[in-house]
Amino acid sequence: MQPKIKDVARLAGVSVTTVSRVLNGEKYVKDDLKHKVNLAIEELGYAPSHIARSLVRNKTNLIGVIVPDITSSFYATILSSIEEAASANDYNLLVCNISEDIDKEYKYLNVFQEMRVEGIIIMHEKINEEIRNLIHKMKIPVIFSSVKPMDQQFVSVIVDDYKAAYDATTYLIELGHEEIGFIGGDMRDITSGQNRYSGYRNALTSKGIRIIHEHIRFGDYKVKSGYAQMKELLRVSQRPTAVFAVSDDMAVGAMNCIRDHNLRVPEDISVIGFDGSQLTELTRPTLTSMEQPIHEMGKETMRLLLHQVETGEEPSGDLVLDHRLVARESCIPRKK
Amino acid sequence: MQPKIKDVARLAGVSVTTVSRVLNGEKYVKDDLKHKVNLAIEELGYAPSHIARSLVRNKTNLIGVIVPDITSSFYATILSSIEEAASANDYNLLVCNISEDIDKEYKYLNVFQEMRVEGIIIMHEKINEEIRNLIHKMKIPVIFSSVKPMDQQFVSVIVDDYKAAYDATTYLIELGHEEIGFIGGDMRDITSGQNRYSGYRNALTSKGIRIIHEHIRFGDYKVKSGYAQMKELLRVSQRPTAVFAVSDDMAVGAMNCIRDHNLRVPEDISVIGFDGSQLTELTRPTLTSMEQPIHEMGKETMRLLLHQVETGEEPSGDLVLDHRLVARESCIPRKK
DNA sequence: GTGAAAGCGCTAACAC
DNA sequence: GTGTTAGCGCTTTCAC
Repeated sequence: MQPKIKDVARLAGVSVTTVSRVLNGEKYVKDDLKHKVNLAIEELGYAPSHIARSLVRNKTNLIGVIVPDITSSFYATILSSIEEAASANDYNLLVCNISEDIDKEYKYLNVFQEMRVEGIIIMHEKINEEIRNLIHKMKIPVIFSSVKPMDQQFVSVIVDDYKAAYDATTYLIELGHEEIGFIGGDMRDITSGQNRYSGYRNALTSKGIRIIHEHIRFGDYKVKSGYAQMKELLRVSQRPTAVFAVSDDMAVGAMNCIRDHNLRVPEDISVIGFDGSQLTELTRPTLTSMEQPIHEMGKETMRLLLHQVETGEEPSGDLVLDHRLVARESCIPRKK
Repeated sequence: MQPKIKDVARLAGVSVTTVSRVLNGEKYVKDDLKHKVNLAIEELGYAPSHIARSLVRNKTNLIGVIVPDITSSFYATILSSIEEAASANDYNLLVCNISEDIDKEYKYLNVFQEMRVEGIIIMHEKINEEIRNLIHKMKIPVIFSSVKPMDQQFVSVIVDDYKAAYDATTYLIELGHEEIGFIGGDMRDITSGQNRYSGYRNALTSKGIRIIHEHIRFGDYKVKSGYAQMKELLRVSQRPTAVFAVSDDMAVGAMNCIRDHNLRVPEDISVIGFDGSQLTELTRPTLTSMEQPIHEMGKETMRLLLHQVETGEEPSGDLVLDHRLVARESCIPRKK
């Protein structure tokens, strides 16, 4: 059993109030008493109970985070910068990795409420009716990071996914490509699904390029589905000379598929990804990608959330960060 | 402000005791009262305070986890299986990503103690004197996952790193290689530093192969250092025909370096990694690796920890899991 | 079956 | 400057 404040008080020969005062760095405690108390704390190895403190202060310093897949480099990186910002502000993170399991998310949101977390960060946008209602009912500040769900009331920290996809596609067009394959995300996702798809389409049509239905495929953002969808694209009679995948993971899958079919990236097919994750530098050729400011995204998410937690003011709207195309080796001009 | 048990009691027209009984699924509550209570709970959106419960039950259902680098695929994967096991047993995870910052670890261990976490999982072995003393003083069950620190009192879930490295090296020898480069870890680390190094050396000497000093390099397990160390190995007059890197990340760095110097893997140099992380399947050529049972490792760590938490029995010793060589494309027999 | 009240470990009035 | 005490939201004897 851990020592309590009472034990410290007894050993130091003072009241619990005095101990509490020392603990909380208040003045109005004589130096010699303060010294005695610290000695007692040291001797007992006492650490004040955060539980008891939370109860009386009505403050837990806990933030709940829901990650769709922690083994993905993109989410892991956001999470690490969220953790960094939390720690710097003396908040602690309760982490839930839902791995596509909606029930688990529901369960965890309940846990968050029971734990009285002061804020919640969610990194996916597959929010169903039930979850949406629960979130609203909980009345705990929530910020979405890297995604924007349907509900307009939710605040997000994102890039302009439409524009970013538009720019990525335009880059390929400017390299001379016209048959541009697209490996999209889940069309139930607004940001990563729909918006990126629209960006791709509009970039093509605005340059007067005809959209080829067979060049459009959809995956689940993971390496394997990038591979599988690329396989389909290679089957099309009019093979694309470039491919835009809406996640770096899928882009890597696509590159591997191309290579496994004895074609070369970028000589035969250029590939551009999306996210700017660590993977971009690991592959050979290195992967050209539409970079999201991942680190900043995590940091800003936490900043917005903590501001709301501590002031009660809701953010006035989404925070849209700048995307940036980072050209590497996987895209070259179309061969004449 | 969240509703309290008192509010529920008032609305349902019963005592708080009755509400508590319904909450905890006790019998001895008439059905109609139970119904009334549930209605009130629903109406108020009441969720019992985990804080208050923890205080009275003296049980937090919290596990603290210290990860050296959450953006590494290896740790992220262990973490995700730890999270899975925790969630299945109704425990929640407080996650700390220390990223080489020992002060942060010290701070977090204190937080864990204040939070009254019931158990701690640590995934690195750079435990200094101060941290070691703190851990012992805290009297909270601790299990090390994937590493074994100096202190014999600590319990670990690991593979036999010496044997695994021995086997990896032997595999290369059996493929006909004799000039085998080694990219090791931090020699202050027992398991991933020293043991793997010894395994490498002893495999060579037991086959009567002379150890070439210039073929031995040490990195920090990350991709970049694999790249940097490989660069040095390529400078050596007697260039190795195969390389064993003690992490998949470093192996990938080495492969990239080899390729960037216009040599081929595996035709010019074979590469074997260590960990069996997701990266092994992403690279081209795919990476032969000494696989640790990552998922099982996380699961077993949690099992051991929860057993200790719930019974008070300390594990009788380390749990050593089986390693397994997974041959992929990055290693071939030495050219004659 | 149900309720009153003590107490979990701490903080913060309030008194001295 | 220091101590006494009520109370944070819940569970759990112990009465009824």
